[in-house]
Amino acid sequence: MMTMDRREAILAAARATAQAHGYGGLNFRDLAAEVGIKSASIHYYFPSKADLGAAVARRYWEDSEARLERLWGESQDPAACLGQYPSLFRKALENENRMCLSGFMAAEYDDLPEQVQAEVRTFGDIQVTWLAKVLSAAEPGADAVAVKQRARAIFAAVGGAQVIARSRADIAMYDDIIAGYRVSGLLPRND
Amino acid sequence: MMTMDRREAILAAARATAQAHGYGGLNFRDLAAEVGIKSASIHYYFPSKADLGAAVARRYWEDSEARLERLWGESQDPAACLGQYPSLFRKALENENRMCLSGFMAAEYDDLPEQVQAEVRTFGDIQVTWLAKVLSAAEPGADAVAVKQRARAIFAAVGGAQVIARSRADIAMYDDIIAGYRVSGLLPRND
DNA sequence: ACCTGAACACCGTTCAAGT
DNA sequence: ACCTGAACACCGTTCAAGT
Repeated sequence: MMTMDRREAILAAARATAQAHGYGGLNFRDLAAEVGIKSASIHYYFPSKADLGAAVARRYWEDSEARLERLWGESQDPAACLGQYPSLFRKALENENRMCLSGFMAAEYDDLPEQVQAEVRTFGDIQVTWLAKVLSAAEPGADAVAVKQRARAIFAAVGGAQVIARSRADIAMYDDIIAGYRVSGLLPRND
Repeated sequence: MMTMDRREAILAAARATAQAHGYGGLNFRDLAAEVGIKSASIHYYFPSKADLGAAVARRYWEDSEARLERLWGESQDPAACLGQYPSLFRKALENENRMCLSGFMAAEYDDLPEQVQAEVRTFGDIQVTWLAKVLSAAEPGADAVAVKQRARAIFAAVGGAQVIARSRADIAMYDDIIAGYRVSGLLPRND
């Protein structure tokens, strides 16, 4: 384990918890115990739960964006990128049946502080923008509106597959649903 | 408003709350206030929160099943049924940006009492079974495994569209994503 | 700069008591 | 049969105060 300052340790622990229990499931006492301080001390780093939630969600989309850009940068191959895309969401399930932080927070949306909501929206924007870029590269002449619609459809569908599979704690079901998207044509087939 | 006995009133209020705030967002005090009794009185009808949650989730899938069977019974027309299916999930969004109870509870899954988890699974089973029945009617010779895969894919994708649209409080986005499913072939086109 | 004790508000549950 | 006040144990959050 690499060295982490306390703020980073809190962020990492909070993220793991939020991916399993949502924003509502985040609590300072358990978090503090994990990090080895008292719950009140967390407020030194994050004044309120809203600040912590926003910081966690922001770091989450920053990491996701970096992963997506690395994936694109490695190959510049649209088919390979679209083929790999569902595996990014699969990783959360592999990690003790966790889910996409923003997927969970999208459900909790109405109960989130405004700052956290903004980060959740940014996560979605990044996913859709990246998918649209890749889809455009695959079909250079395609209509921009149609591409964005397709990008949103893929993002929503992959997120939905994750939630359903999570509720069965069944990664095979996730793979099956993704395979269904390929068969139906929502995702390109990878032969 | 039709007459409702108290138990039904509690169930209805709990359902509306759970569709907006999840199982975690349910609490006896607010619920009691809505119904016009004290929180302790709810325990007369539902011994524990787990019992209430399970009763709400069960009633939810019972109602959903009845709606699906009515839809199928009216036309026996697979294309019409598949065309209408997304509108059932749209209704929750129309109702003050609520979402499918089971979609929310699928996210909360790890924090649910076992009895509630069982009802959430039943909801999913009913959706997939109904979709498989309709898809089979549309393509009488189709392979049962492929049909079930397709049914799961549709269920997951429509649920995902609902969560994404909810996080933007934007029904037009829901319609757009569903349209994207039709264009890509996941859902049949309705011309 | 970093941490904490203590108070506060809230929640699910119980139970004896009311009508 | 149905309802309630009051109490209990517990938990997340806050903030003034410590070093």
